[in-house]
Amino acid sequence: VQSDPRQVFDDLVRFETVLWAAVDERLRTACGLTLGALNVMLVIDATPDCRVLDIAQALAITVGGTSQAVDRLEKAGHCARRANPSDRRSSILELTADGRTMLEQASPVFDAELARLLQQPITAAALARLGDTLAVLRRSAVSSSTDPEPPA
Amino acid sequence: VQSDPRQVFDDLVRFETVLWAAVDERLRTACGLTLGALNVMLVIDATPDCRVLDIAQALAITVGGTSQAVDRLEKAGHCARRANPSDRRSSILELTADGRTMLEQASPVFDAELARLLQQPITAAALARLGDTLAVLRRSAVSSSTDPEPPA
DNA sequence: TAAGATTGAAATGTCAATCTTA
DNA sequence: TAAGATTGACATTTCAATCTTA
Repeated sequence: VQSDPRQVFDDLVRFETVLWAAVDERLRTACGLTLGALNVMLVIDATPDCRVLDIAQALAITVGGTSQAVDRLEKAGHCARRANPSDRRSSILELTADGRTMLEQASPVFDAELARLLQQPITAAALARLGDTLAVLRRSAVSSSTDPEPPA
Repeated sequence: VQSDPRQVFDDLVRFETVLWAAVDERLRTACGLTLGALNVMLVIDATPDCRVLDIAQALAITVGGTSQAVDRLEKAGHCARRANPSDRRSSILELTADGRTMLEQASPVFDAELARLLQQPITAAALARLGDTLAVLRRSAVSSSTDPEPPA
């Protein structure tokens, strides 16, 4: 039984590092795509009228960093900025045909690595509990960083 | 119940990002210390005759990156490289008196943030299960990246 | 004024090449 | 030869300042 918070923090951070590196390596060699790039493309693909801000919130990174990531994706020809008719401060992001092709090629590679590193080592029930717990922790952490102080 | 591997991956990565950023912010303002620096110092403090390689393995980062992190720590006056009598290729790392003071000041801040973001939102039992599952996944991922192929 | 986005500088990590010692 | 470490070039992220539009 493992309940020392420092040890949980350590295993969480180190496993995330190893998991990210392994998936990234696989995507690079198989598709020439970075995991960071794939993450952005998945958000664009899943979000109607997607803006830079939507990606930043979905990935829990800064808006500035997201803008640069979109620059790189656009330079690689995987996505494009389109004029936003309802708000001229922002653009609507969409995948190019090339980007959709990349996404289709990368998806099975992504899923295979997740199966190998997440599903194979533990039971389906354990994975489901892990997902539930992480979802609760994530929502709690995000809301506590948004709300400076609880009502007295 | 949450068992889509992509969703688990997403919650794992995003929660790690938010957790790291929150703890880092707290450490910066309260102690003028980075979470990355604290992690290195904790390994040095916990490892007898600690070398650069030991830190790299403990933190799941590259040796080159670790060498640079130790450079920054040394420049800040928190640690020092001492000659290694048993192997002249490497140095023995140790915390300076200043580094030990920083560690003592940072420890309660670190623990308080972990209590707030890990212990408070879920039950002790759920946190223990989370730690167990992450430890299993971490060991599995590290060994699978070390061993290229299983015996036929 | 505030919201969305962009930009350049700084921090931190990876990678490949190199150096020293086992 | 290989192991441990260092270094410089490069990639990616954060932060602060700025710009444009609501």
